[in-house]
Amino acid sequence: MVDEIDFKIIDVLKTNSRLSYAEIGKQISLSPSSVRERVKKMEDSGLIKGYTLQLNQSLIGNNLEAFIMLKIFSGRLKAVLVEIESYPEVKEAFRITGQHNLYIRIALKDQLHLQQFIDKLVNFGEPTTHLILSRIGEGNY
Amino acid sequence: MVDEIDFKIIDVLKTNSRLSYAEIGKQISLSPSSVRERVKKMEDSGLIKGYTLQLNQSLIGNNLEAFIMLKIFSGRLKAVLVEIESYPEVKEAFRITGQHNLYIRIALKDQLHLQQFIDKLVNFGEPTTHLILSRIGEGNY
DNA sequence: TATGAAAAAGAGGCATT
DNA sequence: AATGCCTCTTTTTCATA
Repeated sequence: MVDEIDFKIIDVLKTNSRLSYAEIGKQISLSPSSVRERVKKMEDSGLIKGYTLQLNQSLIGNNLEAFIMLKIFSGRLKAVLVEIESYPEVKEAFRITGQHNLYIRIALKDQLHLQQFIDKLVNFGEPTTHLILSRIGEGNY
Repeated sequence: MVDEIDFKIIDVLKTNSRLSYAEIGKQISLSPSSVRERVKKMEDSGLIKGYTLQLNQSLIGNNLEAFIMLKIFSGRLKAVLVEIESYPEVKEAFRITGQHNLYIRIALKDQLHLQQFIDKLVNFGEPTTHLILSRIGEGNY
């Protein structure tokens, strides 16, 4: 259903999802029409969920990145799930297995902002915080 | 340096980074030329680091998502940083503060694949694994 | 900065192989 | 599936407000 050509297209879109079909085709030696057809198919099948952008958070004043793992208090799961969706600081969140139930990655202005964020979370569970020192590689979405 | 109009453009690109300047302009009532000018400026300044795509991992046979926190053995940091970049399973990796030094998010075929992946990591440190049960929201990149 | 105009490039639809 | 062709839209550049 998905062949190597599709993966080549994905690899190109991974590096820059705004490229034209013509440009993608140039890089993998395929006509723009064919590239388009394959991309549309991957979109329709749901393989490609969407296209997004990567921001440099520090250039908009968010100098602190961190993730928090939350051991949620009994009965507070639904409440915290709703709450988390409304926080603009949250960049990514998962339910997870293990001692903690929730992983939340955040971008924050400074340590005070982090403190305030944690203060909000302690109503829902017991947080363990890890600061992000640096990113490694670019990822393989 | 970055005003509300820029953030409006970012918000639109966040939902779909492949939209044309014309379409973005329509959504925020700005001419295509102006949208383009602002986007280029944000690209040049480094605020917009790039454009990427989101894949449905389960549709390409990766039914298991997890993250591993690694407590790296003394003197093995550099080796593991290089190693990790070469693993196609790795979707995201950070150096972090706390008991563990490294956070690695991965997409895997199945439990056997996870086991094999952990077997590779134990050469470099002590791993703690958390399976991802589900994602919450879409994130605010 | 924002806009409008004009040329060049690309998208989208369709018929052919 | 892939390609070429056609029409329409979008991008890109540039002059102007």
